[in-house]
Amino acid sequence: MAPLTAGNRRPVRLADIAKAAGVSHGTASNVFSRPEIVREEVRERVKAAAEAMGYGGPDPKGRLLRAGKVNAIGVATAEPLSYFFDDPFARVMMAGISQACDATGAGISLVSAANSEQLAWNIQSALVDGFIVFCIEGGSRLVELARERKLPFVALDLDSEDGSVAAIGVDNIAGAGLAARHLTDLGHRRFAVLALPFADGRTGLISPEELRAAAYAGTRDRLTGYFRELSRVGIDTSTVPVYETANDAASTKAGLETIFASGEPPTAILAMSDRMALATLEWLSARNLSVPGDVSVVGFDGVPEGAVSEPPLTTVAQPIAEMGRLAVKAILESDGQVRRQQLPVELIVRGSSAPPAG
Amino acid sequence: MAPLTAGNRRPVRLADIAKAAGVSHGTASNVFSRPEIVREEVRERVKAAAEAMGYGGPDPKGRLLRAGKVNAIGVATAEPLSYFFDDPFARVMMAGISQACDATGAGISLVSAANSEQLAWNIQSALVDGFIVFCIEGGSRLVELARERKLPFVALDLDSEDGSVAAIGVDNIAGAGLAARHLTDLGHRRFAVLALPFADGRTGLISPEELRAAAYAGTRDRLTGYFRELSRVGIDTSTVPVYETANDAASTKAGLETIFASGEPPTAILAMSDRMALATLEWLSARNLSVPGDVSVVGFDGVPEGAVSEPPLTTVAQPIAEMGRLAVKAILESDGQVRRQQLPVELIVRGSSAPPAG
DNA sequence: GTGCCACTTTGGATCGATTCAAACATAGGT
DNA sequence: ACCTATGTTTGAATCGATCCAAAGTGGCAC
Repeated sequence: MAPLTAGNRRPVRLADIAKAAGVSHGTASNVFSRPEIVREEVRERVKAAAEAMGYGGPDPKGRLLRAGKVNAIGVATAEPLSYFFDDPFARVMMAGISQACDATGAGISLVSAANSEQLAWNIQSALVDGFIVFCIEGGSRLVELARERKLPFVALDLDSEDGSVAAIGVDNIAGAGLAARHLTDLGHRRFAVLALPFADGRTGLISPEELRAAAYAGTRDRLTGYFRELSRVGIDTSTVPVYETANDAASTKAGLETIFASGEPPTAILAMSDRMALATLEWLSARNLSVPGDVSVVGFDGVPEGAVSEPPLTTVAQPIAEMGRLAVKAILESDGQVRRQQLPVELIVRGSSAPPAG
Repeated sequence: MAPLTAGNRRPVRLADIAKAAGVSHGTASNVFSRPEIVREEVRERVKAAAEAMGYGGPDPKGRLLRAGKVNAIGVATAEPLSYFFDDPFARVMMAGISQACDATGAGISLVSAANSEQLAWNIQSALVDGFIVFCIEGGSRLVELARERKLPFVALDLDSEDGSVAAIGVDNIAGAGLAARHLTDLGHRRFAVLALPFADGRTGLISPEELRAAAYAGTRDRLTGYFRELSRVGIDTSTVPVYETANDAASTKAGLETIFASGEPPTAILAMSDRMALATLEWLSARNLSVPGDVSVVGFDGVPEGAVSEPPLTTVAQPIAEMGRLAVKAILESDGQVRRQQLPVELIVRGSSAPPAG
């Protein structure tokens, strides 16, 4: 007498409705997916049965299997989920992605995880039609995981030169060159560089040989861009301190302590991200060093916060939202081709850069 | 001779691997889901076959149907998707949701849509274990849609008194009371109220009868809270202008134009959201009215932006992130019970409020 | 040689829908 | 009465996996 008690909560299936209404499951299905081809009387009868039995409409789980398409794209990172809502760069990127998804009616699934084992599982079991992979730290593993799903995917801001993965990025060498050139044109000759990670999990001053061994092509390219311009005006780049941070305020400030502790301080700081540049403004202000009076600072990224900082930040702007939009397009219109797109960057001169005092 | 050509891209299924490796599909399945129970030699053979045939692991679409659980929760709103990344309130809420999801390993699916037909479809077909519904504009329709899915769901900040839906909110009457009491205690007697929508799609000054007919309980409750405190000090609340906005900068500024155009301007403005309050600070500053010198402003919500505005905003803070965390908990631990939780609010006094000049 | 147990493997049933060719009905034309 | 055209309904096949009861395989003790 068990299965008839009130507590029996077996969910109602389409087949149950069909039986109750005395029609085949094929017809019942049509009532929901193509009501116009079902005779009105029957349609009403089926709908009534559904209503009476508390049927919530065809379960997408079932439909999905048949249809194949999820109609959602996954956005993956190795950071915690809150990264998507906290980080300025990510937010602008997500806004671009959102816009493209809205336009096509696709949903967004955020895929991420606290630990890396969970992450692997989450990527393997994500119900999506494709992945957009945010390559910050640990990008290569993420890319590997995404590739194994054999779904269309595109890497954003990929720090690798692996030509076999689709990627959307910017011309880092040219962008960094713009920043450095701007400062040398202003007359600066004493520089320091705040670098993004060259490889996973280390920070500190970097030596030339470590530099050449850099795992992350993006970081290396930006440095190359900087150094190329500095060399043009005769600066010995081996004397320019390059401090590798974890792209957060704490390690940036540690880097600044190091840089300003020794010898003649720089008159200009090249930061490979706006995040570091903004942390630098804070640190300098706390040390009563004026920007751009004592020190000029140039960032990289072009996040909205840079426009309202004190002073506003001179930076190399990436077309972040556009990159997001293109990524969605690449996934949805994927034809199996691997494409690598490189977008232009733009130097935005604001208040954080000026000729050196001396 | 069609199906044998090279272009034939029928995806590889687990069954294909099984056949290729000469084992049953049951065993092939075990190789991926419980490798430890399969003899090593067989396991390797199957894995090799998978590798050779380009099999990307068991398709979650298939697994899903059997398992029933998606391991993702849907967050729905009637706004465009970018709302999640732009709006300060939403972002803090999403940060709370993210945190709770990270802790349990659940994913987040953003459900939304440009037009309302698409929205209905998206909710009906979202692959999620439950919904968190953001009730801003059009909340009731959203709730209805979510309810029809017969999945656990909880409404956040619900503007309705429908006791049959689970909801997490704050004590709007008490919170608004705190704001008004703060200002009356400072000595203010001339007020204006910037209200959230009372019903869908209208803005403008509101009359007492419209007020009573308000569809949105949250808005009504906040106004009730304001008026109760104003009455306590003998203010005739029917003389207090109440301007209904769409909770954006444009309609807020329109409201301020109206309010300041007629008769004696208020010395204090009660805004039902920080968004309106911040827009008000901007508008007043553009009009060369000083805050809190000429006008005091008190917001509602407690978004981070309020702490760094000029001047910093006095406001009634909701435990936004905590609400998000609780919502996730409510979904994941759903036992079919409908629970309504009301969280406490807190008055945060900052620089935008002071005694009136006169 | 037989019995028992542990370890593997098998194959059918199941999850919840959609699809489509074929069967069926009804009405109109000749 | 027969045929055709049109409009509905049926039911088997399919989507891609997991689960599980039952069967198979060895090894070891008696």
